[in-house]
Amino acid sequence: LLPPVPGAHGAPPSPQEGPGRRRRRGRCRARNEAALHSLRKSRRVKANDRERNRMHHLNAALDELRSVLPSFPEDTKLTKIETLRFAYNYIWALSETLRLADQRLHAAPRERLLPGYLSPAAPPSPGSDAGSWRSAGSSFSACASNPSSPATSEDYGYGPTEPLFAACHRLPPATPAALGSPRR
DNA sequence: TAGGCCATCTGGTCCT
DNA sequence: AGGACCAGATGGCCTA
Repeated sequence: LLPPVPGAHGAPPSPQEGPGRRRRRGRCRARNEAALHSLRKSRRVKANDRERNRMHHLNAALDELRSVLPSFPEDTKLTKIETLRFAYNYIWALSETLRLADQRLHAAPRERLLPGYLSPAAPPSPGSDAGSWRSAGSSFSACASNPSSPATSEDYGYGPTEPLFAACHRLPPATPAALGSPRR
């Protein structure tokens, strides 16, 4: 809250003060109120400027996040909420992939390591897939949206060797709580 | 035209 | 005291 400017709301003139004094006091008050108004205004303008800047930084960070997520067709851009949810799911899928790979490595040393497993060719390219991701019920919606009932691996027919982006389907949906609850 | 997304403004609260 | 952060309000733009 803006602090009161001293003298802006002065006490009414005492009975001892003459009419001349009263006029001077009135002019003084008007000047103070004008000063208060311009002070408030300049503070507001500065605060707006900072807020705009802050949001620009936030958006820049969001763009950076978009840039490290699997790419999409040039003309499509994830919304803010989609970006957050997709990032959440993508991280989950990555760690799940690592976990599965680790499991495999320890369970069956050589022969069960599929050729090309985890190679760039293994996971379906998000870019190539992305065209269909926007369509209803597509894998994209499963990743970036917040479905009330998340799809299961069975729904999509992926086995235990599912690649990264397929794994994204099985994800527990990103919830507001998972994305961080408000301070207040 | 309704609904979604976004940028900006604004006032309140918290923190340094 | 001033800056950072936050959420609500508002208006513009776009799309189905």
